[in-house]
Amino acid sequence: MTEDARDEVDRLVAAWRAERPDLDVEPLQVLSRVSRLAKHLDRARRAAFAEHDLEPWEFDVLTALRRAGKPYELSPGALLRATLVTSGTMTNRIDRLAQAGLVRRRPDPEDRRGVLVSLTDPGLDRVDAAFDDLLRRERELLSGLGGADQQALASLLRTLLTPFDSPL
Amino acid sequence: MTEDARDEVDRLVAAWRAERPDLDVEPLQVLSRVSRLAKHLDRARRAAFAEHDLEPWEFDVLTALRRAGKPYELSPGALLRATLVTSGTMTNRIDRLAQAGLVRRRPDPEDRRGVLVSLTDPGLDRVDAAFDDLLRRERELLSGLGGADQQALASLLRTLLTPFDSPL
DNA sequence: GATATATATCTCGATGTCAAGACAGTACAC
DNA sequence: GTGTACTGTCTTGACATCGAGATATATATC
Repeated sequence: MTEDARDEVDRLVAAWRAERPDLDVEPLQVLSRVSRLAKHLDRARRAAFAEHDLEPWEFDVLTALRRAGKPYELSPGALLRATLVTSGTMTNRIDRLAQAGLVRRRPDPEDRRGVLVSLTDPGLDRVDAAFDDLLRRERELLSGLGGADQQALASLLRTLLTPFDSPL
Repeated sequence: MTEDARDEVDRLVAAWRAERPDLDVEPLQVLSRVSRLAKHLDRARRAAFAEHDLEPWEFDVLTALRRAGKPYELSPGALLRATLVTSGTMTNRIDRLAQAGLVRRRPDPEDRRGVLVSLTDPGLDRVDAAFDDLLRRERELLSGLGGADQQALASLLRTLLTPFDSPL
């Protein structure tokens, strides 16, 4: 009976054990924490980007272009695969980013169905500054763990993620 | 140089190192994986609930009531704290759940501003069945890790979450 | 006991997302 | 080269969420 309740999930699990003693709720110890942490992380991201007048969705698209390297150009299809959103969403995002002057659209010279989206100079500056800020905050978030623990955590999470990433 | 790229995040980190060698992007090893895993988990949840004709948001509210124990009744305020949504969202959710016959609303006899929301019998049955299914799928998701690894992972995640849960 | 502040819930408008489908262009087989 | 299936992008309509504000009630202060 290790029911110290050191975080919300400990309380959650204790409540389930009291109400449904027939069930094995151990999986929640990991997965509920993953969900909750992701929610808190979203808020931290939002706060970091707000300093640079960027929405999280804007940052997601701009970083995908930034990581691509010069000339910072990808197709909408590549962008939606990188960001895991649907095509309708991506069209909408590119429209608004173009209107904000952060990206540019041009026809793909090799495929007349296609379009290429590239970062403008202001887009590049904004995304670099926001990424700096994000990393600073993420480091803060992780400050409770030593380097070895962080590596252990990363490794365990990778094991869970691998089945999703490889068999595609 | 451990750049094996065993999952998407390894590739992501490698791309950043190539483009921004000046930055320490280690935090992404943990936090990008948390975000991505949460996204996959959302899909698994959606699939589990669909079998029982429930949306994820419906499940969230119903389980909060279920965990409260008999008489499975909470105020909208307690529900929104349990589910981390805003009050406008919770009003909307309760409206729809009540219309579906899964919960009931009644005035709080002790506070005339207040309302109490309780599970109906069909609501109780549905949430119990869906929770069973969810746990089955979560166990599957975690099957790549042994019991000791799961505990280690849970413990590391708890360390990261504690600052969010306690000082509120 | 009057006033100010806080709490509980709901209303409403704006927004970002998804899913399905439309449309143009490409690739491959025969 | 013609037909068929596939790919890439955009359009549209429905929907859940948020955030700000409205209303009613409760609590604290003086």
